[in-house]
Amino acid sequence: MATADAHKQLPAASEADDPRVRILSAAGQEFAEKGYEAATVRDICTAAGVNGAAVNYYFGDKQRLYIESVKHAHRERVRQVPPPDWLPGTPPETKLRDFVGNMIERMLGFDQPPWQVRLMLREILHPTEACRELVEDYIRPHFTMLVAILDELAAGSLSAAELRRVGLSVVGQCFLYRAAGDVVGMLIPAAEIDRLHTPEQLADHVTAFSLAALGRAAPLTGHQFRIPARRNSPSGQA
Amino acid sequence: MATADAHKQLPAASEADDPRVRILSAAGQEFAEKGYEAATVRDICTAAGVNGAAVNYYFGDKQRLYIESVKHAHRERVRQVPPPDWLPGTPPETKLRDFVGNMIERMLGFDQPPWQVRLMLREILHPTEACRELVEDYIRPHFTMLVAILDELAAGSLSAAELRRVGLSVVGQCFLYRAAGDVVGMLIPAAEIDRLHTPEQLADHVTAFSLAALGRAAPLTGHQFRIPARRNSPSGQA
DNA sequence: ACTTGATTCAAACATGCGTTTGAAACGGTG
DNA sequence: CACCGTTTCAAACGCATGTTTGAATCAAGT
Repeated sequence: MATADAHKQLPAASEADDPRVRILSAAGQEFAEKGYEAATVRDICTAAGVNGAAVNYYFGDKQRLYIESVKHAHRERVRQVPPPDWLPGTPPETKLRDFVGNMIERMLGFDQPPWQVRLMLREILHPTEACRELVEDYIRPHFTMLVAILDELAAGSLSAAELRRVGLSVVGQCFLYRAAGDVVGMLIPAAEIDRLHTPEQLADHVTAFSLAALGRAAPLTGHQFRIPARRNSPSGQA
Repeated sequence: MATADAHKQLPAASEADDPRVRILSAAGQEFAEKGYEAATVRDICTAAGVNGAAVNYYFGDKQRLYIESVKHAHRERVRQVPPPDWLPGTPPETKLRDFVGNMIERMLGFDQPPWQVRLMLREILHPTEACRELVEDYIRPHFTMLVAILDELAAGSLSAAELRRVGLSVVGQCFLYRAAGDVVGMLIPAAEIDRLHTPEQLADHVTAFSLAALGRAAPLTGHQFRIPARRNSPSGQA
């Protein structure tokens, strides 16, 4: 039996009530919220409004359903939030601000359902088979774009390795809010979160912090760093 | 039956071969590696060398065992890696470098078994009942210490809220390597990881980046930022 | 030696899981 | 309508899990 492989390539009927995508969507939400083991095929099927045997009919088993649902969420996400694009001549400072804003909006954006990002986050933290594909198709292009912006900002004064390291510093600042958002919420007073931790405020802060570190904006303190005297004054030797 | 509650407070026999702590240790490793659902009571018990009924005898059920194992790992970690302590008069730049180094060492340190941190990481990413306690006892003290150092560095020019935000920027840079280490390993060439992503190199980078952003060290590029002209000439006049 | 309570053990239990099955319903095509 | 491949369905299977049980073993106390 099992005449189940005919669908794989079909563009799908009306694309909306296709049981395949209904299952994929429901599976993504369940996996994102509960994790792979805790999410049950039964719950996914009832949420999708299909019979319990449908997932085996369409996907073979739970594991393949999981992988497909990760890819599905990832495709949807790319479609929903395209990376920014700039006119030639745009100053790199603007590009960095846009890029960071776009990344934070994609990570924390409240307007779109968060389960897709949560699902991808699970892959990032505890990689499975679907992870490498996710990195190559989704993460690496963004990261290369960021490194290019930083290269513009550094004007050739940083090596490729250093640029990547700086890139990770930028990403890390944003990533913390997504991955450890609950803990951040415990550390920071609630009123302060509402006021200062909106996507825009966060993007401004991360951009300002990073630009200052690169010497392309004023330091956050306002006080400029003074190059210490060569082994003379008591203030600076590390 | 169930005379199981007498132990809770006892300082435990020889502290080493006490079945309670053997179970706690084995449970911590299993939970850290496989997650709550995927880890089985049977595996934990065989790993601990006790009978399968022991966990119910000592802890009641799986969930309470999990909570206790998180607390246990957290206590052990605090005992193993004490936060740094400085003589009065230590410059805040040194303090920041020590703090960051300590944090990275605690997160990535290869000398000590990593499963305790992995377990705490799971709590941070997907908080359960044990999380609040973890934050209050373990994370908040460290964060307050960091904010105090940053306050010294800023010399009063940043508000408490801004200091916290900067603190999150510092933590985020380190956190990325722990939480998304596998993805970082896919983005960065392996040779570069060996050379530049050691705990020391990372601590140096994060410290330099953050100090520069605060104006307490030279920008990474070497080029100092020039305060832009007030809507006048295209190249700055201070 | 006997008792008592705490601990260990092998075996079983109940449940929920992923998966399979075989038949029923559907939708075109001759 | 009869045919046939595709899809849906209710029910069941086999299995691994968390948990319970009741007897066996141990360690003192008297």
